Amino acid sequence: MPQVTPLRQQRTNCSDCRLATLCLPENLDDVAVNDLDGIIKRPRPLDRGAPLFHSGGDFRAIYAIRTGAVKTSRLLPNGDEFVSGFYLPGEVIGLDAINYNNHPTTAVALETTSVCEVPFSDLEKLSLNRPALQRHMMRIMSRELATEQTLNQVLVHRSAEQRLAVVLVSLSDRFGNRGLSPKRFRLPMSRHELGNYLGLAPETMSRIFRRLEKQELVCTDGRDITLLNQTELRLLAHGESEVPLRSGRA
Amino acid sequence: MPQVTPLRQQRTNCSDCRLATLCLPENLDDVAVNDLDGIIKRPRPLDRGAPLFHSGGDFRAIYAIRTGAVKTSRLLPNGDEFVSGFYLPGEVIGLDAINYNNHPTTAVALETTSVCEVPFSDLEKLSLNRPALQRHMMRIMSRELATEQTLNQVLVHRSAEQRLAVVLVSLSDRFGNRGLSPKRFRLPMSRHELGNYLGLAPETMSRIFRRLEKQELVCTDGRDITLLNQTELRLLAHGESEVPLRSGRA
DNA sequence: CGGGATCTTGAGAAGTTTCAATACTTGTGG
DNA sequence: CCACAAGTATTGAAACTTCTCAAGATCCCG
Repeated sequence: MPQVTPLRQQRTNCSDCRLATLCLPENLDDVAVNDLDGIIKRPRPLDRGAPLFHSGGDFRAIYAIRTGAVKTSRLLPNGDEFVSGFYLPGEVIGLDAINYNNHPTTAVALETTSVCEVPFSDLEKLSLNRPALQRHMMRIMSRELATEQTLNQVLVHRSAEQRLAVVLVSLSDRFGNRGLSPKRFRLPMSRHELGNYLGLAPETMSRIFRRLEKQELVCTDGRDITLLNQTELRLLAHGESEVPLRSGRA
Repeated sequence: MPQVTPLRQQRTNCSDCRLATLCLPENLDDVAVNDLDGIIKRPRPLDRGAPLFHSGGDFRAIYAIRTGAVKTSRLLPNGDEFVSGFYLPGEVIGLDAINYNNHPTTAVALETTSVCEVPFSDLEKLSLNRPALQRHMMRIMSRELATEQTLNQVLVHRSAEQRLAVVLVSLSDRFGNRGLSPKRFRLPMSRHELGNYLGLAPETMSRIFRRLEKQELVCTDGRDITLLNQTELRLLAHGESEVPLRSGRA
C-alpha cells in the first residue's frame, strides 16, 4: 500500500524550494543543504493575525517566510504600536534577537503564512564547520543592517510622498524577485500599518496615495496597487539625483 | 641590548586593551585572543577629517575604534550628506559592507582617532574553529540591527525634542560604559552633523538645545554638555510611558 | 444584509523648515 | 598676541508640511 502524503502538510524541503536562491547561500553543497534541512521545522501555517513570536519572548529560532507576509512591531505599554518591518517570502525574521536572547519585536502574520523555523543553536553548530553557511548568515545580517540604515535616511530626510514611493518601489522589487509582477500587487498590510511604518498618519497616507494617482504614477484599488510609471516613481523615491538607495530586504 | 618600544606606536594588544570587554566575546580563551591579536592591524592614528574608508570602496576589513570618534555618512552626487552614525571607542564599523562587498558609507574621523583594523577574510577563517568568536560576530551584528531599528522608530515617531533627548541619553550611556562621566561630556560632532543624523535643521537643533536648557535638563557650552537631570531626560527620551528602548550601540 | 473596521476628505492647529540677518568660535598668520 | 577670516551657532518671522479632529463613505467578513 503506497504511503499517502497528507494534503495539508506536504513534505517540503530546501532542495526543491522555489525560494532557495533567496534563503540559501549559493555555494552550499547538497550534503550541507540536507543537514540544514534536517534542523528546519515547518510548523503548520499561521492564520491571519496569529503571532510568530512575541516581544520579550525567548529567542530560540529564526524564521524564513515561505508564503504569506509578516509584520514586526513593538507594542508599548500604553497601547501604541510601532511597526518596524514587513517581511515577504524568502526573507528572514528574528536576527535582531540574537544578542539579547529575546525578541525585541512581536511578529504577526498579515495573511495566512507558512514559515521555516530554524532553531538557532542548531544553526550555530551547523555553521561552525561550514564556511559557506557562516558567511551566509553574516551576509544576511549585513544586508539587513544596510537596509535599516537606508530606511533610516529615507524616513528622516524624505517627504511623505517620497517615503511612500520608496516602499512601493521596494515592494515592487521584492515581489519581482519572487517571480511575481513588479507592476501589479496586493499590499499585505493596511494603510494604517504602512503609515505607522513610515511615520505617517493614515490620513496622510490617503492623501499621498491620491496625489500619486493624480501624477499618474500609481493606480490603487483598495490594497491592489498598479505601478503606472515605474521610472518616474523610482526617480521620486530616489530623490531626483539618482541616489544609490539599495531598497528591499532581499 | 634591550629592545626599545617606539613612543608613537607603542605595542598595543587585545589582552591588555581597556576596551576588550566591549570588543571581545566574554569567553574567548587566551590562545584565541592571541590569534585574533595576530590578524589585527593598528594603523597610525587618523587626523580629524581623515577618511577611514569611502562609500563604494572595496570591503576588506572591519574597524574597532580605539580612541577618538568616527561618523559614517552617505554622500550624494548633488553634494548632500546623510549622516548615518557616530561611533565611539569600543564600537565596530563596517559590518554593513559584508554583503555587497563594498562600503555603503564613508567613515571619517571626527577627531584624532586610532582604530584596530580587522581584515575580514582572516576574521572569517579564524571564527570557523571558534564558536565564541563566531557567536560574538553574530551578536555584534544583531545588536547593531536592533539599535538601528530602535533608532528608526525614534526618528519616525518622536518629536525633535525627544530625538535630541534620545541621542544625549545614548551618548551619556556610551561614555559611561567607557569609564567616562555620563553627566559631562564633549560632543565629538557639530550641531549640524547631529541635526543631520536626527533629520533636523541646524536651526532646530539650536532651538531644542535652548528649550532643554530652559527645562533645566541640560546645560551646554558649545560642544560641552552637562546633563542636569538624567531621570527627567530619560523620561523625555523614552516618551513618558517607560518605553523599553535599548539605546546605544554598546 | 448588517456592522465593525478601514479608508477618505476637509479645515484648523502644531511642529519644523527655510530664509535672512546677526553673533559667536576657532584656527591662522601677521 | 591680536586681528581676521571662515566656519559654526543663534535668533526671528514667514512658509510649508504633516497632524489632529471630526465627519462621512466604503469595504469586507460573517
